[in-house]
Amino acid sequence: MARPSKIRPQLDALLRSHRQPHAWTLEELREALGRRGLRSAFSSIFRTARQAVAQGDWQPVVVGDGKTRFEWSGGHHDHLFCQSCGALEAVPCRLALSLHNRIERGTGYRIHDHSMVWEGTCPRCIRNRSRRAHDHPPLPSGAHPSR
Amino acid sequence: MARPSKIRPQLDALLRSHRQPHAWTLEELREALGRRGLRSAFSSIFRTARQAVAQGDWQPVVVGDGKTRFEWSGGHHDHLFCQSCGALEAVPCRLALSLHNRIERGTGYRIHDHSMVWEGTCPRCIRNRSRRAHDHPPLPSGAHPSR
DNA sequence: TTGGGTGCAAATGTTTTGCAGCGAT
DNA sequence: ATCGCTGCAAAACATTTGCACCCAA
Repeated sequence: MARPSKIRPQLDALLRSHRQPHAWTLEELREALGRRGLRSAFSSIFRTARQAVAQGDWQPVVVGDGKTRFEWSGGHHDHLFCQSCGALEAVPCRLALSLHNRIERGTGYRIHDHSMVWEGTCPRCIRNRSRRAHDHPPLPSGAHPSR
Repeated sequence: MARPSKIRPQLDALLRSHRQPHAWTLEELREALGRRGLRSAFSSIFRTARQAVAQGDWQPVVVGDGKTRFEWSGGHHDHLFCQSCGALEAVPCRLALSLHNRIERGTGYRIHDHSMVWEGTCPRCIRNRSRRAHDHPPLPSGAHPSR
């Protein structure tokens, strides 16, 4: 190895911070880095993400709006996704380990992981919706015929 | 309304059948229709899917390989996804309703749905893997740096 | 000097839209 | 006639790769 990455430590810091968002899209990471004075190419962020995932430091999160997000790997948890504004937050995982085992025995699969996404409307959007219905812009259409 | 859809009933039939795959990508649907002698444009499949989802008849399934799949809406269930070959199957949902309620009370979100995907290796890939490691092609890279 | 990191541009893969024509009501 | 269904082509998006260059070890 002949050169330490300049962006990787900064990206790690973002993912480990308790700032919002909890899980970052590649574009959000690029913008956040820019605000910290570190301009960088999208493809660099991309390659760093791929490497970080391969190394087990980052974890991809897919919620169905067409963009992959990334979060720091430590500690498994579920996700809460607001279908109205796209907010994503972490919630503790309540699944019993016995469930995992039951699925393995019942299906013959070897389960490595699971992803649980609760989909709904966040408190803020609930308030906005009741006060002025349809007043805020819909989610970017993204890459899904479902939205 | 001035014209009944020719493809919609056929597509519904595919999604309701017990044939594999359990959940279909748009391209798989187009190919299956072609085999049934009904050639159609990808965009027609796409628009039909969007409409069917809006009407609540179909449900999108997102597993993180970059393609949205669709399944018939009746009856909620979880999914089992083979990270090696991309197979996707349905498994009964074991989540207690109390969990749903607990999340709502704990977060202030209004939960409309959840999606649970068990990720692992299917029995067939487990066998293939142990017999001839790395012998089969990896998943198509799709649209995700994580795979 | 070498091997990985970076930027830029181009290529992919999938989804989405524009537009013209068709056809059942 | 109308209004939704269709096909074709092009656009939009997010992701991925090719290639040249840079730079700390």
